Amino acid sequence: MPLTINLYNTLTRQAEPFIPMSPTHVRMYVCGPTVYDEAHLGHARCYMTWDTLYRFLSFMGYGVVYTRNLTDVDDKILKRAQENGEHPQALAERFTQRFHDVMAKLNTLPPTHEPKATEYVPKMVEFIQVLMHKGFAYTTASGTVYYDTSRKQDYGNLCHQNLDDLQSGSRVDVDPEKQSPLDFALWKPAPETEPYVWFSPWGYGRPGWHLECSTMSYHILGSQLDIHAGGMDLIFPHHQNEIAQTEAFTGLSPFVALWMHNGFVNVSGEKMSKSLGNFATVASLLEVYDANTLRYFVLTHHYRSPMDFNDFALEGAKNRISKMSQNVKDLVSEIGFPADAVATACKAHILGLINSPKGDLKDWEQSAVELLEAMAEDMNTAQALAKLNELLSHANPKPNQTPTRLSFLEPCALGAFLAMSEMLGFDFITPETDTSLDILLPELRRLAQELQRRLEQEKSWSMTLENDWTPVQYINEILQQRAQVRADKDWSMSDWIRDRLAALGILIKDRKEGLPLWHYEPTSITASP
RNA sequence: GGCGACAUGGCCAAGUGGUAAGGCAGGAGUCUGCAAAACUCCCAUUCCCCAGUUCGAAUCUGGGUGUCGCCUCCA
Repeated sequence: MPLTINLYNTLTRQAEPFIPMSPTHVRMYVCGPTVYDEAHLGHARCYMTWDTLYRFLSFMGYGVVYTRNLTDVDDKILKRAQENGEHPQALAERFTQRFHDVMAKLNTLPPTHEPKATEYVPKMVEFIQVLMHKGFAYTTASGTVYYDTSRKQDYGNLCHQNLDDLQSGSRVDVDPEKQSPLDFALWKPAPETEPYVWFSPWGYGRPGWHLECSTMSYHILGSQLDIHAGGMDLIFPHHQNEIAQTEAFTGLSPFVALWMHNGFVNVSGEKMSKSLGNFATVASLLEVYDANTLRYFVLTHHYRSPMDFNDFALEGAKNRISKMSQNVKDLVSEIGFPADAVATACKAHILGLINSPKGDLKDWEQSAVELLEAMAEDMNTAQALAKLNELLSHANPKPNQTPTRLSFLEPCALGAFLAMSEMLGFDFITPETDTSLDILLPELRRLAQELQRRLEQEKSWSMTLENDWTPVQYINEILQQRAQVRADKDWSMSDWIRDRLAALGILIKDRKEGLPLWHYEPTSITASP
């Protein structure tokens, strides 16, 4: 029996077993951004969350058709473009590019499909025509087409409000042309002379926002979806309206089997908003915290809970990731074969363990299985991270200070850790590019020459240097010489070398045998002595 | 007014009936020339308050207090 995946459904307000219509063709739709400004932390949380679900389902063997749209026509885009004095399309394309950059840096996987609203306007017009034909929409004197919410008895089923409560709670200025304050625009008229207008049977205009997702999901994924996800704020009215439109259009119900919504991000206890000025863009965050840190921070919270963002909270994630990265680098270097190969080999092994009796499993195998079980319980990523930490711990040799440390390494535990961390969206494998070390080349050469002089003067040792060495070659030679110095018990020169390297950001760890492990931390660079 | 969520150690945060995960910070030790890492151990008799149900509650029920979200464009 395969692992049952339970996911919380906003529609029924309970966790339900995930049973897609087709395991090889899981229809998953996520509401993408409106591209009129920089992506902020809220976007990061949202798309990292659904990226993690996508990765998990894929890991478990499902073929997921992950569709995430781009809203590139919208009042906000038009307004901003007008303020900037640029064409809305130029603005949308610019921020689409920015969005893609930032999502890539956050290590989120590209969706299978990423439709743009502007590419589907003719299809939206057809969609409206069908709704008109079926009597679910009406036109007004101004040329607006409205959806008639009174036609669907279950309108309000997703947000769990009845029509009367929704109407009485309505705080928006009601367009007198609307038959009900709840009715929403499918088509908004606009002068032909404006940029970004399309012709329709109701004259020139633009499609309504809610209609965009209904049309695109229908054309790409079909009449009924397995999963539709987005931020909690979209439950009403956006997703409620999508249900109304699509079900009216197709005549099929339910439009979506599983509605999933992520919680919001608060900043120091307050809602993050532009008016409060506590707005953190992803780009600015990435200057201080790396993708792994942001991912760790996000995943320590349950995806449906509100998440408070502040520097203190992120510090813990940053410290943890830093330790994990170092630990992984050390272990990979000690084990001595490619990390991605180990990870791939272990992935299949773990999947094969899911239904094994717990008693038969090794510690690290049990941690890996429990990690998957945690993910299967409504994406309990916090619990999954606890298991991920366990895995890394199992990968480290337990016996202390043994001359045969290597024999106590658990390469499989490390492989499982790497496979699991990739599944959760971390990247501990991609090495720093050599180019990041290139800026150190002059400093390293100078240090090597200085060392060469000192060795000759103080110890009458000769040290060979080549002018065309790479930074890594210099480092290795310096460490080689330091090993000699240490064998000579010249601790002061040994420490001098270590300090000089540390000043360049190259931190070393001595071992019982062989050259020390080292890693490069650009942020730790201080003024060179 | 309606709907809903949450309150767990110095900090972040899982856990929804069986006796408090994990991380950060902190402390002690092993190891080590030292440093760093790794490893070992310690760090909530207690889960906002009160009452109740139960053999048993952080978990269920009732009441109270506090915080927050949605009902309007928002991820």
